[in-house]
This record gives sequence, structure tokens and C-alpha cells, in this order.
Amino acid sequence: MKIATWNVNSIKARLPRVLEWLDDFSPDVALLQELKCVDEAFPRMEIAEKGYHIATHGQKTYNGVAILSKDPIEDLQIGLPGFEEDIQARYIEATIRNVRIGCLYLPNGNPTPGEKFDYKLRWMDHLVVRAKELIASEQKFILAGDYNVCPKDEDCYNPALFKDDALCRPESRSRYRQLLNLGLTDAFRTFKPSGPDYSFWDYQGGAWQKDNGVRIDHLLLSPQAADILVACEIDRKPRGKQKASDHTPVWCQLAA
DNA sequence: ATGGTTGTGTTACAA
Repeated sequence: MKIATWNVNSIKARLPRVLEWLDDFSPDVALLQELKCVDEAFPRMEIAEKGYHIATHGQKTYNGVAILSKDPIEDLQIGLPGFEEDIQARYIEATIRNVRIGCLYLPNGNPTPGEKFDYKLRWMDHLVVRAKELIASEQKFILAGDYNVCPKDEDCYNPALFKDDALCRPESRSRYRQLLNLGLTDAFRTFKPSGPDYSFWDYQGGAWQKDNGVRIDHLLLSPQAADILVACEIDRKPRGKQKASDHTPVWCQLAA
């Protein structure tokens, strides 16, 4: 079972890239972020034609998350449980083939300090609470998406430049580590314990050509899911194409 | 350097 996460930066602008990726990579589950459209505007028909069930949580202009799945989508949950007052469309969760899967788009949080950074930290606190609940259920689960967190300096091409960036701030990193300390596994680091491997490159300044990137898209696995993890990779190919998203897909394979 | 990307949706804001 291949599960991929991809911040597409507008599903409307990215539809040709997404459709060719579904053909080429053929994920069993695709978790998309930054749809930038309401549910009614999601290109449901084009994606269903590729053989996917679809669940979306959209919003006008900003944010928006979706789950695409070859298998039926069960027990759909819209929004982060316990954070019902959040009006931004940043979380969707469902069960697919007996695996609980959360698709998240964490707030960017810049500039720091400020209201946006406070919102990011509050959002992460609620995510930790949700992760604790899922851990207690002892089921196979994955929390994947655009975390907007560089876990360590090695996940950033220029840590000094990002010293005060919300992606690298100690407050963001400590909350990310809280998730790991609950027993969650960073699927990517299971196979590549160290090194510069990025999932986002800014559109500006030739960042992609210079490999000036950051690793901020993650798949975190519960112990029961990590037990059956067989692969995890960053697929750089989509980032090199015309009209690319600024993020590239990250995927893992479970023996399920 | 007086620059600089992309997307949304109207001309500023978010990333």
C-alpha cells in the first residue's frame, strides 16, 4: 500500500501535473494540501476517472486538504478533532484498509513572533492531543502532510538564514519532537538517517536549481504502522517539471 | 540593483 503526501499549491493550477503523477506513480492513497478552492470547485470528475475515491475539506483561496484513495474511504472526519473552533481548512482524517490516515496542512507561522506564529503553535498543541488519542487506540495510523517544520538543521539548506523562521524555531521543533516522543516514526528517516533531502524549494532565486530546499513534508507512523513500513522516499521528479508546485511528493509503502 | 516567484482574484496577501 503506497501512501503519498503532496502540497500541490492550488489543485486547479496543478491539475495536469497531478493527473500525470497519478498515472505514473499510481499511489493507493494520495494526501493533498493547499487545494485553494472550495469543495464544489474541486476537479472531482477528472480524478475519479483515474480510479480514486475522493474526500475534500476545501476553503476559498487558501488552505484546503484532500484524501484520494483507490479503496473506499471510511469514517471520514473533517477538521482536527478537539480544535473545532479552527475556521481554516487544514485537516481531514479517514480509515482506508484498516489504517487511520490524517492529512494535515500545518500553518506556516511566519512572521515570528506574532499572531500567526501563536496560531501555528496552538495548532501543533491540538495535533499532539489528537496523536495521543490515536496512540491510545493502538491502531495502525499515519499523520502525513505539510508540517511546515524543519525537524533539524540538517533538514534546511541554510540554517543560519532560517534561525528566526517559523519552520525552524525551537518552539516549532519541540512540538514536532513531542509527536516523535509519543512513539511516532518519521518514515523518511527510517531509511535515510541523515543528510540533505528536501521536499520544498522556493520559487524565488533559482532555489530548485541550487537545491536550496527544506524538508517540511513528513509521514509520521504509529508503532503498529511502523512495524509494516517497507519503504519511504522523496520523489523529486514532479518538482523539476513545467508549472511545478513548490513542494514535491513524499511517499511510503506499508505491507498492508 | 531601482530587482526578485507563484497563485488567487483584483491589486494585496500568503507562502
